[in-house]
Amino acid sequence: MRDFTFPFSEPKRRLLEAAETLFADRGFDAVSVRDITKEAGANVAAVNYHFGGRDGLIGLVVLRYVTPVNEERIARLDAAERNHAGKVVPLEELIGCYAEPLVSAVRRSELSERLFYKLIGRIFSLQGEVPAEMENQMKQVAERFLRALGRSLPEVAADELIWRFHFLIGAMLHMLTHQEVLSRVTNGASGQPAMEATLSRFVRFAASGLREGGVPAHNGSAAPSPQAIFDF
Amino acid sequence: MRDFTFPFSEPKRRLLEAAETLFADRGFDAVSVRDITKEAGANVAAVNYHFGGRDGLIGLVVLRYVTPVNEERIARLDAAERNHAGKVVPLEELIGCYAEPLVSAVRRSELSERLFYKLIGRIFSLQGEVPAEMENQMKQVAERFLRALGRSLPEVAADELIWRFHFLIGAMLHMLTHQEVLSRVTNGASGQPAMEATLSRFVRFAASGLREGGVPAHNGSAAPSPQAIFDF
DNA sequence: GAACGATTGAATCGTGCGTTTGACAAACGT
DNA sequence: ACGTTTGTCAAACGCACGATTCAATCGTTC
Repeated sequence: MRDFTFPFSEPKRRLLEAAETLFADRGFDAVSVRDITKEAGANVAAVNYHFGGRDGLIGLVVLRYVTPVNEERIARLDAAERNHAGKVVPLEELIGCYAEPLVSAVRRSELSERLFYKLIGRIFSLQGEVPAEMENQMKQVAERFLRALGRSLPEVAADELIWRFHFLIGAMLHMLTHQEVLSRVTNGASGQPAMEATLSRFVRFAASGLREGGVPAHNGSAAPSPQAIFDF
Repeated sequence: MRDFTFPFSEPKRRLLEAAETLFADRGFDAVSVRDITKEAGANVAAVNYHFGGRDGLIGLVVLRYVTPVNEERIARLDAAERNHAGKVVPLEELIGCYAEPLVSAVRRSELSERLFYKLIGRIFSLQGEVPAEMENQMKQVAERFLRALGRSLPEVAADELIWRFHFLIGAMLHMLTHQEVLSRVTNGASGQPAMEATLSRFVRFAASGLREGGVPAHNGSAAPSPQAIFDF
């Protein structure tokens, strides 16, 4: 794992933290350098001095979050394949290897849970120009997981699997970025271990979708059924 | 169905078309009034004169696309429930009622297929301030479909169903906005009726995800063999 | 304590934005 | 024929942006 702790000076740290907070709940495009420096109590020139400009700051934020997630994805996939030496890895476990690092990374961050998930979602939703290193990472990780998924789902054609994996990613990102929309609906005033429960729901949903037509699924325990009021 | 044909003058029409084209492949935030008027060969003031400003133009574009889709969704759901009078509507059909209007609307548009899907995806991904009428529409449609889904999946708890529907929406929007990413992967040089095929893949994926655990599929393969492995 | 690189701060630059203005001309109603 | 409406246009407005400049300040090291 690469080291992404802070070799940064205190003002630089505050700039980065302010930037991440603002990026998280407004989106990259909607946050100006002036917003960031004001929030951090720094001068307008500080971002250019410390990060070489707005783009440099964004690139740093992106890599700081993307890299550990992708590395943990690979590490967990390696471990899973080692544990099931030779035999295929259960589908739910593969999906967990892909999705869980997104939420386990929250502990490395100083952002609140809510903001962290939004930021992660925004970062992984980026399509327009983004550091080339991120593109490479995403591509490699996707290939690794597609191969593993293919081994666990030998009856699914390769191109069909690509599409289903695509759907999985869409559902996952939507879950992250729009989590708050539903969190008040589903748990209302209840406890906040929302993400673990949501992730578990997602894994079951995605596994079932991935193995469409084929057989096996596990049968989870029933959930409570509160009143439903929608808000999309 | 409301009438969204053109009561517009020719220059106004060209502005709207230019705006839709540019919004589609750059996103709403990344397109300026000047971009639009330049593309349409009009004066900078034209947008303000004809649409009351940039926001008015965006609002018009949004409603012009959202409203017919939502109306067709409801109409198709009504028809489906009428056809299966009393009995539950098959899950795949419900999902079709929700997703197909997105792609059938392409025929009403003058945009290319590729741009149309991107625009539709961008519109339905909007979360920040958007015409209140769109919010109401989305909410009503979601409620209708959630009720119908609940009837077709009585064994799924209400809040669980909300989440699964949420995942479905994420997968669907991702399919629309990132279609081109995969189109070259999957069909390469083959034929281009890609969207129908993709939509069919999506419906099967989503149906399988929605009924996770249960097995009432009408493609009717074997029974579930519960195996609880994963544990977060 | 002088010298020096590393930071900071206030002011400013050039650019692009959405919008407004006012002049002007064609089209229309009477 | 004339006044009004409708549409177009070049120009300009005020504003916010990212970036840069350059002097002032700080912390360290001789």
